[in-house]
Amino acid sequence: MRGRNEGMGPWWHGRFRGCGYRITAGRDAILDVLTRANKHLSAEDIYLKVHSIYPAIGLTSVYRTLEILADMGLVLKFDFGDGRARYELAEGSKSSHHHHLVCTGCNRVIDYTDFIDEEVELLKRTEKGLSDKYNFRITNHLIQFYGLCDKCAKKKGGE
Amino acid sequence: MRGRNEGMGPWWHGRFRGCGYRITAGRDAILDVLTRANKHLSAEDIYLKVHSIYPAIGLTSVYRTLEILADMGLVLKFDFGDGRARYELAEGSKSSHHHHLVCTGCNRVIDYTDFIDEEVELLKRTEKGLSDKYNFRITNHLIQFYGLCDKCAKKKGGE
DNA sequence: GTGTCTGCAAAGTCTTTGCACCATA
DNA sequence: TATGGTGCAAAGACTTTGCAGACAC
Repeated sequence: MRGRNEGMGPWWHGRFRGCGYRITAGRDAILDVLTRANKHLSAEDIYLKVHSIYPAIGLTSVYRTLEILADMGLVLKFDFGDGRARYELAEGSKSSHHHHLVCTGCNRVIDYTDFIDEEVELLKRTEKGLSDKYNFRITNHLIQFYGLCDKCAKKKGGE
Repeated sequence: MRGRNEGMGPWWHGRFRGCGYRITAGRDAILDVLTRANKHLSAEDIYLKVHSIYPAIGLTSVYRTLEILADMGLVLKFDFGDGRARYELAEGSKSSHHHHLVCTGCNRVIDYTDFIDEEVELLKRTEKGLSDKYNFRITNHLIQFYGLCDKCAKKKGGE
């Protein structure tokens, strides 16, 4: 749906301008990397990838842009427990709705889409209920499962 | 169920010894604080509370004990997006199964138990499915909703 | 031309680590 | 008494902030 209208520039230009932000080469490059990557990247991952196509970028700008994107809801920020945040484009461009399965042994993360329909259905109901009850304007949700992947389970645990 | 057998010492002594850990005054105090508090506390919160009943405690020990407890599964570690981790006793003592509703404006966190039964039922099925498909030994899950509380919604957003 | 954005360096925060001493078992 | 635990201070890691120059609009 998005990203097909190259005649009018990348899809995010409109959103950016609409929020009063300027379009810069660095921001373009960051969005470009995020759009191509269908994985959750750390700020440094993004910095390195962007740096290879736009060497003038600084890590600071990556953080600043990611903060804007997260505020706008274009990017989701995740914590997988290893002390650095991960970012991925909110669904729409390439990614589809998914959740994460995190190995607490090696920090490997698996995106899964199984049961998503049921989850989404329940989440919608829950969101509605919580919104009403607590007067929250819910914008987002997070579901993650934690456990040991097969390799780590063999390493660590007997039983 | 737990915490009633004062004749044999606090409920966690057994678990601790069983894992080869020693019982110390500091650890007792930390567990004590965690047991009383039915809220998610930061390491520093815990440190301060423990310090008032056991002044010899150091922040380092709080972190070290919390890591042990999280590894043992006695304590859950949360990230609400404000850069510091929160800890709460896993269900059993005082707390019941609940999830969190986080205001991205003021970082207020509401524990909710609504829809928990349905959620748990779905989560169980999902866990089973994911375990089988990805060969994960799932030990835990996390559900959080993000949004703006009524105050922050008024402040920030029109619409 | 004006207000925003930028990179660099420095600062900030939370958390972890090194080490000698102490306490539990 | 032997091993694991502790506090303190220092180090470490990620992220944010200050500032002068550059750029978008």
